[in-house]
Amino acid sequence: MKTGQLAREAEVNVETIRYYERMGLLPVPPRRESGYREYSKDDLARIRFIKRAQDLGFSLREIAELLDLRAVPEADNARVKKLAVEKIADIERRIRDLERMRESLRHIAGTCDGAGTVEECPILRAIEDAQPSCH
Amino acid sequence: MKTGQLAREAEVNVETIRYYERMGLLPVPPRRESGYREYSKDDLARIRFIKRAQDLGFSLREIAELLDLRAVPEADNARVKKLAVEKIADIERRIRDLERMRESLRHIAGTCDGAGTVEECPILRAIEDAQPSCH
DNA sequence: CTTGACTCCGTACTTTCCTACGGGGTTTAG
DNA sequence: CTAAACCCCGTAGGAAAGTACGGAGTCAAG
Repeated sequence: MKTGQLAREAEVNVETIRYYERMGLLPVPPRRESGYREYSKDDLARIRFIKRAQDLGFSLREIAELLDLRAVPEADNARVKKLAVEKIADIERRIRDLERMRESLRHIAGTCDGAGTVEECPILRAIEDAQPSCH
Repeated sequence: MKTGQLAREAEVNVETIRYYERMGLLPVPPRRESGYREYSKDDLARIRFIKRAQDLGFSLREIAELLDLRAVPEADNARVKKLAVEKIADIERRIRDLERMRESLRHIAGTCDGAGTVEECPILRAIEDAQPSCH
């Protein structure tokens, strides 16, 4: 199939396919005489793999490693497991950071009833006076 | 004080100060005869405000609005409250997204003991077969 | 007075993940 | 046969928040 059909089936932009090729995420496809790229079902599956891995929080760089591992059938899958476990830890770190933010913000916003002028706004005062985050 | 000292006290890069000036987050400072920028304590407080607001999850664009509001003492602080409440909602959305990722990933990673080759890796199989996220 | 540290400026680069543009050739439906 | 739709390519833009560079001028200490 040609680029356009692959793009439609994978629900990505045509440019994205070219981009993935440049990034080494998609193999360089054979060309017709016209110069048009000729793709297979495997390429479709590969793009879907990429998209799902992205949904799971993997970056393209990490996905490249997953794809590379997948390409070597006798490779050890402990590496894949490790990547997954590290990604979970990474996500949990980000959740904790966001929760910390949310708590600070809740605390700050809770002191403001939304009445009056900014001159005496408790939210702005709180941001002005807050300690620099020890992060 | 000059740029370098301001940068040290605010614990930011000198380039960051120039960048904030370009972005309109810092007022254009007066210059000495030499052309050097001359900053005041207010500028230091302003950078600290920016940094703390960033720690709370606000983007520079949003911080610009907070600073603009702050500049008009008779402005209504309901707007500030609204920004804070929206930011909390935004953070909670991001937390939920991450939690969804984490659960999927935990589920997937839980089916893999890290033994064997990638040919039969349950994690890779799961990514290959997953439904595209309905998001 | 010299030397090293600082400051100036505009521009370019970084990271991540694409998206868009424009001028050309190709394919396909009618 | 022609018009629409498709594909090619390289390059540029974009969002976010900076960081880096390099040549030139300035300031402060010894």
